[in-house]
Amino acid sequence: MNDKCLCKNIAPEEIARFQEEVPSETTIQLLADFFKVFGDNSRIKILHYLSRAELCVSDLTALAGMQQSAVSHQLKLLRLHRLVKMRKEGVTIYYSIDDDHVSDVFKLALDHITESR
Amino acid sequence: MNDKCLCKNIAPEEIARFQEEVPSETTIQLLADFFKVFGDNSRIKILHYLSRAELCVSDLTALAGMQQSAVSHQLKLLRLHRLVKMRKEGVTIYYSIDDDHVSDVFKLALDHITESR
DNA sequence: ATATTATATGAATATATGCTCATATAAGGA
DNA sequence: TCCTTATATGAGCATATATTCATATAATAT
Repeated sequence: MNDKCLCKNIAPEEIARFQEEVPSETTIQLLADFFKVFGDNSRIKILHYLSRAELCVSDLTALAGMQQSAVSHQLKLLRLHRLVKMRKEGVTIYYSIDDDHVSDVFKLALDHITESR
Repeated sequence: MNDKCLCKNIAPEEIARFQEEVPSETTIQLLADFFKVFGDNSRIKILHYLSRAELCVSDLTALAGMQQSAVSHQLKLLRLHRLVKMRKEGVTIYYSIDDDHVSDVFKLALDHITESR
C-alpha cells in the first residue's frame, strides 16, 4: 500500500533527515497544548475581558455569563498555562493577563478570520 | 450569591458597556475554531512538514507516522479552514500551506513555550 | 475490461473535555 | 462562634473529536 507509493517528493532515505528539521515530539505536544487553551469560547472570552482590565472572579462570571464554577475551572487551566496570574485581596481574587504574546496571538488570528471573509 | 457580590471592579451599570468592547459571539466562535485547528498534535505535525515543502498525502503519511486515512481526514479539516491548499497531478494530490499567518502563529507560540521553560 | 495505486469518506469507537452540581475552603462580619 | 460571601474543587455527565476500519472514488497501466 503506502510502501509501494512511487510518487514521493522525498526519497525514503531522506525521510529521516527531513524529520530532524521538525520540532521534537515534546515540542509538538507543547505547541498543541498551547493552542488548545485558546480553542474554547469561554476561555477566549475570559482572556478578552482580562486583556482590558484586572478583574475578579465575580466580575468575569457576570461578564461572560457563565457559572462561577465554570469560570474557576477555566481560570485554573489558564493559570497552569501561565497565561493569567492572580492576586489575592482578602477573600477576593483578581486575575490579569500574564503573557505578552496573548494580544499578538489574537491579532494574528483575527487577521486570518477576517481575511478569509 | 453572585448578585450579592460587592467586590466588583465594574459597577453593574457598566457591565453592558464593557461587554460591547468585546468581539461578537460569532467572532469569538471563529477565533476559538481557528485555534482548535492548531490544538492537535497531528495537525501541528502536518502543518510543520508542509511549511517546509509541498508534499503529497503519501509523503505526509510516511513523515508523520500516521495512517493514510487519518492524514486525509485532517487535511480536509485544514482545507476547510483555508490553512492548506491542494493541487492535483494525475492521481497524486499535493498539499501546501495557504496562509501567510501560519508561520507567524507558530513563532509566537514557540516564544511562549520556550519562555516559560 | 481488470487490476493497481492514491486519496477520500462514512460509521463506529474510544478518549478528551467543558459544564453542572454539590460541596469544600477560607476570609470577614454580626 | 456562627453566618455569609468569594472562590476552588471533585465527581458525574454530555458532547466533541481523533483514530481506525472498511469501503468508495478516480486515475493509470496492463
